[in-house]
Amino acid sequence: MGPGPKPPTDAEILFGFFNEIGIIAQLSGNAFERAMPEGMTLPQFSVLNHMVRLGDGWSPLRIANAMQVTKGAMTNTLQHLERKDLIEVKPDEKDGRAKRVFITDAGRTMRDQCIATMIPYMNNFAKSHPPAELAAILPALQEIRTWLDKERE
Amino acid sequence: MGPGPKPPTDAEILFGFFNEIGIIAQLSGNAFERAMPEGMTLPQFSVLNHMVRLGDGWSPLRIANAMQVTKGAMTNTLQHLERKDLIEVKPDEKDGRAKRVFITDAGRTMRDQCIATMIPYMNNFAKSHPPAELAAILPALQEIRTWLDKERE
DNA sequence: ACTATATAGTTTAATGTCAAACTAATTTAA
DNA sequence: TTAAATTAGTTTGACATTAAACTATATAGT
Repeated sequence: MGPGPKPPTDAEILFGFFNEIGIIAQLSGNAFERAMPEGMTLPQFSVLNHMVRLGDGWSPLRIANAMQVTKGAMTNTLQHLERKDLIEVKPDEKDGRAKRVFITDAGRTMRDQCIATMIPYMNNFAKSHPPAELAAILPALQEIRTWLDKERE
Repeated sequence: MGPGPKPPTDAEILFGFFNEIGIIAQLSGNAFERAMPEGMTLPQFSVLNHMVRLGDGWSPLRIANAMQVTKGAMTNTLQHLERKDLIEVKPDEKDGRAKRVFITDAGRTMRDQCIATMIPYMNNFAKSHPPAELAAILPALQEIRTWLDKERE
């Protein structure tokens, strides 16, 4: 037997890794959006979900930082949510530059609905990918995300 | 000591996992694009890289499938590359509906340049994240990607 | 041969992202 | 106190993505 194919270089492994991550993000995000109520997107859901889990009244900038997107991107997402009356944006009493974002009852309902439609999808996925398996690689992913965030300056 | 915080549900683990993936994809893609030559994007680089590694002359649809994006998205990316003379798109002799995509010399040069600018970034990353560590979780990611792709119908 | 269906590619209309320019308000410093 | 620097948010201009409608060509079935 001759020599096998040459092993991938470190750079190839790295690029392959991030490429795989990118494709999974795209496919999974798309799958979630197809499952969710008409017109809802993942960024919009994420903002609603964030407010339910960690409380509302945050400024747009603080939400943007929490989600690791630019403030311009957050302006866009919040405008969509506000047009649908899923959130309310009020001026900050203490700081004339800032605003505060609140979730409405309709927003809470929509968030619950999104989760409800995701559950079957997740259960289906979990049948072949037990959560414990994901939990095992989650710390490594979190470490990488933290590194990338820190490196972003 | 009282009971600690309640453990995350399976659904929370799953959602946290895909959320982490999404953020890493965004941050890493952005980091690569900032490192690359002005105007080059990750999708554009990916197409060039694909042609260098696996050969050119493919149809747009076949490239789209390989990259797991829609044909409409591929039309867009190819148009950008063609405008910059990094690829050439010719009609397929055998099939009047189809086209064939070829990389130009300028395209090859650009691809090499992109890789060159990425190397320092990757080396920096590899200092704290040895490729062996990534290689260890890569199979799990590939399995997930395959599942998502299959599930997409 | 004709018709119906399938395939390849483009276009359109939403949505999302970033970077950079811009406005308005607050802080800091001189 | 006034001028300079910072901060919060919006806007703009590229680029990307999807789904769905559309055109043109090819293939299958009758």
